[in-house]
Amino acid sequence: MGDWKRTDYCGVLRAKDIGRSVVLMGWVQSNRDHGGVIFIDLRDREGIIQIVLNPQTNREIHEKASALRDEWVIAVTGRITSRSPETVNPNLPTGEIEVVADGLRILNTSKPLPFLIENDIRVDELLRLKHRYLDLRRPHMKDNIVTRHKAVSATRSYLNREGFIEVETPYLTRSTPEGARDFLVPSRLNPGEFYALPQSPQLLKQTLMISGLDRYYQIVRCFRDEDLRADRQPEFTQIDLEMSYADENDIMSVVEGILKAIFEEAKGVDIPVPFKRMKHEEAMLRYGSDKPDTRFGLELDELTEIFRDSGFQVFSGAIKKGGIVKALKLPGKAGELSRKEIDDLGETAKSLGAKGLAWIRVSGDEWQSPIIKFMSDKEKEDLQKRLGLGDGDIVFFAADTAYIVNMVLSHLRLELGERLGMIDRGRFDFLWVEDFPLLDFDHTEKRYVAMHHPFTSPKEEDLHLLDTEKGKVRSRAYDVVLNGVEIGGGSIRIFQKDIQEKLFHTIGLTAEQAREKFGFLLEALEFGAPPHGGIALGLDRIVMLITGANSIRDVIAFPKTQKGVCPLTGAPSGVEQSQLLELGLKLDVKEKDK
RNA sequence: GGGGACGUAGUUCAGUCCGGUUAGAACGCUGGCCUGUCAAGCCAGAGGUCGCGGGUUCGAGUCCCGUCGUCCCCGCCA
Repeated sequence: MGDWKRTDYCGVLRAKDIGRSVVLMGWVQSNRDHGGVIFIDLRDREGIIQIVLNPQTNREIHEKASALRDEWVIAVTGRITSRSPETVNPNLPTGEIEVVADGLRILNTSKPLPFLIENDIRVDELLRLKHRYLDLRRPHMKDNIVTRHKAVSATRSYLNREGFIEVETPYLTRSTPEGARDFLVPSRLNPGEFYALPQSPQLLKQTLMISGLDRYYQIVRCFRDEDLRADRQPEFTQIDLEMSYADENDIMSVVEGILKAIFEEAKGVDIPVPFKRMKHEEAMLRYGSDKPDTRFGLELDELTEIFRDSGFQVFSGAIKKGGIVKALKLPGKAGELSRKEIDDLGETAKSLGAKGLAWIRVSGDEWQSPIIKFMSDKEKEDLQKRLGLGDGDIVFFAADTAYIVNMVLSHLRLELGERLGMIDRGRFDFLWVEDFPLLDFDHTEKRYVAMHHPFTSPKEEDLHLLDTEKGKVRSRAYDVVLNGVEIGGGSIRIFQKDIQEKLFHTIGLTAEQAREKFGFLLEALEFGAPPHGGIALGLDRIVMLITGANSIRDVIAFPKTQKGVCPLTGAPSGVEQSQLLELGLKLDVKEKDK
């Protein structure tokens, strides 16, 4: 750079700057050499501006410029001038002006790139991740990272304003039972013992309430050693908060305030508050999902009672085994699905665990269906009454356990809503789902487990059911859902020691286990714990939805692949024998697992 | 652990169903020409371990088996 000092970002210069002398630094986005005049598009974080080099103006720098290649780093001095009307580029924010160069320095060169630095490239994601520094030069990716920054910044200002105190909690903490698999960190000073990276700061933020912080928040990394998905990374970021003396409404109103601030700051969109609320039971009934996408209709119909004693064994048999029958009707869409597409949907259903997918297509007055012959006239009549089938409708049926039926039909609903263009992409539909069951029966472990986590308070009016009908106890938990994506979940916590002990007992922890794993919490609850509650919001998912990204990988600077690998750094990797020795570790990895 | 899709020039793909001459295209790259382009244009050129290993065959990018990797989903994710 020598003695040159940058005066401006390329992308922010406008007609008001005409006449100014500037020093710009950035990457060569493109170099158009006409033999005479040369045009360079110079790019930095803020955008692109055109540099003009004329052989008559300055022979020496013109020659230097003709050697430039894409992504070389250069410094340019020159004067901002207006472009003549016919050469204005309306596609560039800086298109009314250009820089007539009078100085050029080459700061660095670049090899030819593995892919173009442009927005809509179609290139293998693995290649993008291997060269993430190049991928992040693409404006969309850079914008995603900036949007994330704005979301974090808006969150901090809002919560600071509301009297929340940001507190850091340890990343090296202890492994606890329940929940996800822990990432473990061996302790050199305590051979044979391990820290665990936190799945969330749950217990410590509750402890901070007992400390009297009253309102805590943290924008914090969390770690879960489970399989990855488009919206799940082994490390992810939560907006974590906890409030003393708060009930559900207090938490919800703070969350609505945060999200309103984030959307205003990061997206320039004013979202209406308060959000709609729906009970868990209703969400499952109408959408087959505890995180329904409410941007479109296509609600499910419950048909169990109609087919309880049906001669159609596929339906009545499933019901006799305790299952249910539900339907998904697509009004007037029969013509948009070919027989092959219908069969393919059946295959999709099977891959999700269904035994099949029944359907009825209405053409005029006629019902076309492979199952219609098994139905009695009464059943057809009831079905018509319930579904109101008309010409051009098509309806899909699933009969199985409630779990399978809801999973299959909710997947199908999203798939078809998407495919048939029923989803308004510009819409942000927020929803609170509340009154979750407290407990869920785990068939593998043959015991009840906490649906949210074991510190979630039961509803007071359901407390008496804890001994008798565990599955019916509702909790004071709530999830916030945006466009069918769970972006946060929280609860009012248990703050009385005896109830907490009872909960541990209910999920099969002995008093001894409870004391060993959670002793510090149980003890703290005995020293004047205030009532409290909180929530954690998934920052990655929120930013994914704001930016319209298809996966949270696109809003994380350095994400991991589905196998948990970072293609840029090569993590995870083997370590030196000496490192293992220091930690008292010996590997026992089967050749096949390597 | 299971289901599905994909893997061929630097990149994105075609070719694979139905085996057969020298594996093509576009973009990118290199060189040349070109004084108002902005996806610059025109001419010429270079560029391939068809993911990897094995098998079938006179012959494999194409068929079979295995394996590795990437993506989506189920399980898992309090």
